Amino acid sequence: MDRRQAKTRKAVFQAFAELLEEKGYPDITVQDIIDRADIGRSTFYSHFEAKEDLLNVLCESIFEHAFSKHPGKEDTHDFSEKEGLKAELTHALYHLGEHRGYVKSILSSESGDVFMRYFKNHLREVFGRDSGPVPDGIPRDYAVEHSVCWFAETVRWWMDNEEYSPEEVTGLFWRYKVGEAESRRAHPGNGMKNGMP
Amino acid sequence: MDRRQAKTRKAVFQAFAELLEEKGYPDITVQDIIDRADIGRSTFYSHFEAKEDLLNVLCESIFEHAFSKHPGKEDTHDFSEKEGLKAELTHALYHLGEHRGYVKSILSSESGDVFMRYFKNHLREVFGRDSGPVPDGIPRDYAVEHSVCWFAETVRWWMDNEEYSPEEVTGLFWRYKVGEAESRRAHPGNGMKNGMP
DNA sequence: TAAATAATGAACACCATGTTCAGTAACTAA
DNA sequence: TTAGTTACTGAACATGGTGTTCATTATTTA
Repeated sequence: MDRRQAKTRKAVFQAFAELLEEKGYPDITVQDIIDRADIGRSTFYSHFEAKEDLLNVLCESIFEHAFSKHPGKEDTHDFSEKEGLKAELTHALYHLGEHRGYVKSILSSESGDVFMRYFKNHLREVFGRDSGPVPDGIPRDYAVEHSVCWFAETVRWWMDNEEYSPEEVTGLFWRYKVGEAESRRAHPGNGMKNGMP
Repeated sequence: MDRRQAKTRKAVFQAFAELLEEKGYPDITVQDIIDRADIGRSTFYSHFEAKEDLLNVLCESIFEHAFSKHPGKEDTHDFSEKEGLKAELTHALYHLGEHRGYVKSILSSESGDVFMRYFKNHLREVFGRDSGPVPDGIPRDYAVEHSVCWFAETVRWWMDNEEYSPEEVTGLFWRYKVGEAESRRAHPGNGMKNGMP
């Protein structure tokens, strides 16, 4: 990629992230972005179709990283499949936590919808692979949707509760995961890796 | 209230509902609304601050009705508290089902955020009153948030799955309600009033 | 019937959007 | 080093929705 293009893109994302920490997404104008990034108006439009496009690209890149296959992830088979799933979720939380500054802002307006949509799409892939227990007679995809939505909502909650670590949040979520509530009775002690405070 | 005002408001809401069935909320302009409602531009702005205001008022009125105290609701004490709660939820679903046409549309864009916020606010009041079982050591308000979010998401799902009745949806939701999963084991048969297909 | 209240609609200023284009700067490959 | 390509610039412009103003007309109320 041309060095000039990369420079421009980087400047735009940097400006966008900064602006998100200062005001809500709907209040940010294209003018704000190009002023902050110090680029020409036409340059912005040669890179992005519009402000919404920029948001989409940002969200996609966040989750691409958060759910990236990192070395050794697939090899977590000294643990059970369940532990591998929990590790994957915790890994994602670490990434999201790094961007708390502007993620909080994105979540607190219309743009939250966009963010959550991307988030849930990735989570559906993750939980779709999970072959853990599902209560008697309940469709698996309905159970998956429950895990997806509730994990996403848990993260939304976490963004305003910085005192919890990623491990703690995954542990708390896990206790609400459908199927786990019942199996926990049969195998006590399996529910959480780290106790909640 | 002045008959003229009432007439204008009604025309605006009617036009808004119709337009929502035709296109997404972001694509609807104030011009669309006043053309359809056949009122003057300044008239619209004397009733509503902006398009967003109209959406807020519409959402509030929907849930005011859906969660209204209707006669005999408080007297459901021939059933348990649990049955009263389920009846309240089912009642709300009947109301929401009546407006499926435009509710579906509201939910499928930015405006869904607004709708869900109002919905969850009302649900927090409802589930906050619920004193049912909560798993060992989990904060009650966290459990409440789970019921709130998952019921709201279930409705979102229901909007695209017309084949289920309100009773069936409440029953399905109930099986995922935290606390219920465990108590169901102790008291089998209490989980659902109507079996799912 | 008079006073108060509401609706009208054209006209207006405003502002963000997205496009165009001629000119300049930076890369690339021969 | 040079020629050719690609990217950035920034001013200018057309567009379109927004929200306000105000003199006029219609309706309600007392």
